[in-house]
Amino acid sequence: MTPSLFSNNSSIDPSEKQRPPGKTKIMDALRLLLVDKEFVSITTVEIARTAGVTEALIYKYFQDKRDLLHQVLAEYLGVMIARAETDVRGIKGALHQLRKLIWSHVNMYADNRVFARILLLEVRNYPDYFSSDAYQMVKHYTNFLLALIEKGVEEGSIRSDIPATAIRQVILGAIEHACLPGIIFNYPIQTDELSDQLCESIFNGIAALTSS
Amino acid sequence: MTPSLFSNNSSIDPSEKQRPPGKTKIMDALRLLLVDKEFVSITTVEIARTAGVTEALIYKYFQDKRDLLHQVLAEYLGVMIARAETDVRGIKGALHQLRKLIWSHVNMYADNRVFARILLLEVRNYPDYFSSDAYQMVKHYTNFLLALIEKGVEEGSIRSDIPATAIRQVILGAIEHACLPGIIFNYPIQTDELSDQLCESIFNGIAALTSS
Amino acid sequence: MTPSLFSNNSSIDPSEKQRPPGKTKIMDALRLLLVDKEFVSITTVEIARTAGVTEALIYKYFQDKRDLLHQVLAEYLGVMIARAETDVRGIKGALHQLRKLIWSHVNMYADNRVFARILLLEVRNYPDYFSSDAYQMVKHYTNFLLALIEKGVEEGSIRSDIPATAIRQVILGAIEHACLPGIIFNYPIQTDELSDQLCESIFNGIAALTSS
Amino acid sequence: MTPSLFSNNSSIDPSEKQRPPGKTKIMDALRLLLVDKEFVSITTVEIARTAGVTEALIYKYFQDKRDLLHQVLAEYLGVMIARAETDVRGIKGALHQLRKLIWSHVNMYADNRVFARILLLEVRNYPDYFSSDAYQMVKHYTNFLLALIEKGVEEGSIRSDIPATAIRQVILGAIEHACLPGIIFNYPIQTDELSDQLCESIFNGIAALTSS
DNA sequence: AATGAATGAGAATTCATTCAT
DNA sequence: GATGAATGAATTCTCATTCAT
Repeated sequence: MTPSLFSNNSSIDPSEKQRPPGKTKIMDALRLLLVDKEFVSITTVEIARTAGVTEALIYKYFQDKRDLLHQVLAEYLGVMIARAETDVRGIKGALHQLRKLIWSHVNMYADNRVFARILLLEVRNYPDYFSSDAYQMVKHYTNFLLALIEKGVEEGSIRSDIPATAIRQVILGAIEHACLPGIIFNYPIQTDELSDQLCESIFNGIAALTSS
Repeated sequence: MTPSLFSNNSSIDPSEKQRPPGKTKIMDALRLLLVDKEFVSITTVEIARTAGVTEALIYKYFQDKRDLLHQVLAEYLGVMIARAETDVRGIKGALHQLRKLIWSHVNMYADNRVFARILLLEVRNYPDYFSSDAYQMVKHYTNFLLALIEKGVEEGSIRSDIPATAIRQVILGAIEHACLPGIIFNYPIQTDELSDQLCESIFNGIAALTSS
Repeated sequence: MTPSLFSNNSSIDPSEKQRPPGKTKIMDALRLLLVDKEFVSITTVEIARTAGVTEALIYKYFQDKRDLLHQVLAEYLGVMIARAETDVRGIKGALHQLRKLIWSHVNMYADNRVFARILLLEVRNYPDYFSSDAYQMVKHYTNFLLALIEKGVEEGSIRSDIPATAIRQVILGAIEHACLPGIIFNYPIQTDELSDQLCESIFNGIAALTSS
Repeated sequence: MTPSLFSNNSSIDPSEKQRPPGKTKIMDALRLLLVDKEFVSITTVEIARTAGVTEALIYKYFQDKRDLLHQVLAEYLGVMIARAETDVRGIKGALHQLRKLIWSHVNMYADNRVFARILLLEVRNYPDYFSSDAYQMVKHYTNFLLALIEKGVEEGSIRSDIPATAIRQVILGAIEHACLPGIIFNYPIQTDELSDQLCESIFNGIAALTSS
């Protein structure tokens, strides 16, 4: 984990610019605890104690324990989206951009285990996630990916006989499959290697014949 | 899930032959509940209610809630081991036996989601698993696999320049990787297809040159 | 309050015959505390401490704090209904029976302040009361009253030009008005006097001309 | 409720003349919230939010939450006293003045439910009310009433064989009895009718024979 | 073989209140 | 005159576990 990454305002929401110290401490504390434990077995006392604040403060800034989780996730997603959008700039050709995006995605998981764990394992079971801001940001991200695919289709570098949304599903599924074991069993993810393999198998499947 | 499979004494431990009905009911209840919920969010009241017994009875037969989980797991492992040992009989050649064993392993996961979930997701986090009977059975199974690999090495059908234990690691890791997503996100596992793919990639990696 | 009244099984529900001692203790404790305090300012710790049990036991026998209140109320209602039905027996003429019922009702409030307070002040604000068993019993009681009124109408001793339900409303309203101050400010209710006054004013309003 | 009535300085305490806007906002907010909720279930956050100020400001102007309630009550009492004193002016005969005072009292409750609720239901349970300014004002009011009764006794229009204080008790009790149900169950109070009925029963009881 | 009764420790959450600025 | 930040103590409720019978 690289907490410094988030301690200065890397959130994409400008309204969060000036965050009260207690709120930051609480979010940092949860992130720290998530390194070693599942969310459900982390208690509010623990979070408060780790943050050096009182339990009550958690409820000043967050509706409940899960809202805290969602806000931490949203912060990570802010970074992820910002990076993704930056990372594809200056690259020519949708397929090359896509390759970079996949790399960027895998890299994000590789560098931020806590983020990956929250997104892939912690939030999905509970329905209120799907009405959270975090979920909106996920949709924002996947829309960005979809746009890239559609560009590829227009360019002729991506097959047009498969719906763009299906292609997106394949890409996201493959990334998840590939990263999950490392995330669950906590062993290192070789970003370069893994994303290469992924692209190899994905592209040979989806690339238009001319580009294969 | 095939409850009938386990409702009469399929455990490998012969001392468990004549199981009191209450114990069976409790184990069945936990299995049933694990279809829809994580272990941590299943309560003892729920287990007792589902089993149609009192909570106290759980503590008659099991040291604690996790011990119950371990005994349920052990029961599944008993079946798995028995099958594995039967399945490789009458097959000639270590590599062909290995192929069958991989198929058998995947098939076990495919048919018994609850078992797979317990083994791959529920027990590993908690240290007392590693001193349970269930863990001993897992070791029994992996030893069986190791013996098969060593036989292959002796036969000359498996490379001798990689330690047999490393090969075992590769095999077990690959099976897990392949099955985990289906187990977590609860979609069907195509045993035949999946085990074919697995063998393809594993064998082309580990098989000796003469057999490739 | 006459706790002895309820400590042996005076509940009308025969299924409650053999009540576990802890449950009885808890209900008695709440009744005791309600003598001096409002329900909202009585804590579960207090109830448990007064009952000489642990807080957890409350939740073994009651869904939540309000369910406990409803069950205490239901017990009182059981007594009230039983008494009411007994009290009107052997009396000739619906109007005389009605007079006795009003007396019985006022008497119940006079003797059981806690009951009166629960019924008139504590439960009505919270919507889940209306789906409780206690509320069903209240309806049972008011139906009994309605039947009496209807009998009076048939007999010709009660006016037929006012709907029986409206008459019932008048009666119940008048009783409440008359008793509330005594209940709120905790001064004695003179059952005989008060019920006489009530009947006087009510009957001169509703009695048919022939009987006035 | 007529908030405009109180938003400018209607308090009788001249030292409060120039009230800071925040204080007014807080008192108005509590009054507004009391329309729908009991005092105990109104939180300071709610008050602050409704007032558009911070919670801390409440503690700038009021010792605690109950002190705020007492000050709101005092404000109402100021109006009540001022009106009462005005209302009896220009009326001849203590009994006629008394009749007007009763009307004025009932009218105050009828028009200001929140006031009535605070006075009759919210403050009395808690002992520190009796050392508050508000309580002093209540005593001021009841002294005024007492003086009127004594004047009636001197005039010969009110019986002299019952202590004036007992008569006062009867009057205040009767008013309360009559208004409470409407206040609790929130239905309209017909000032004219109700105060007529009250006077009728009270006067026929207490008036000297010559005046009956 | 099984149960009814009860518990202790801890969970999330709430709320009035304080204080430095 | 007002606020932002933070707190401490309590509150309802949960859950695995025990034990006498």
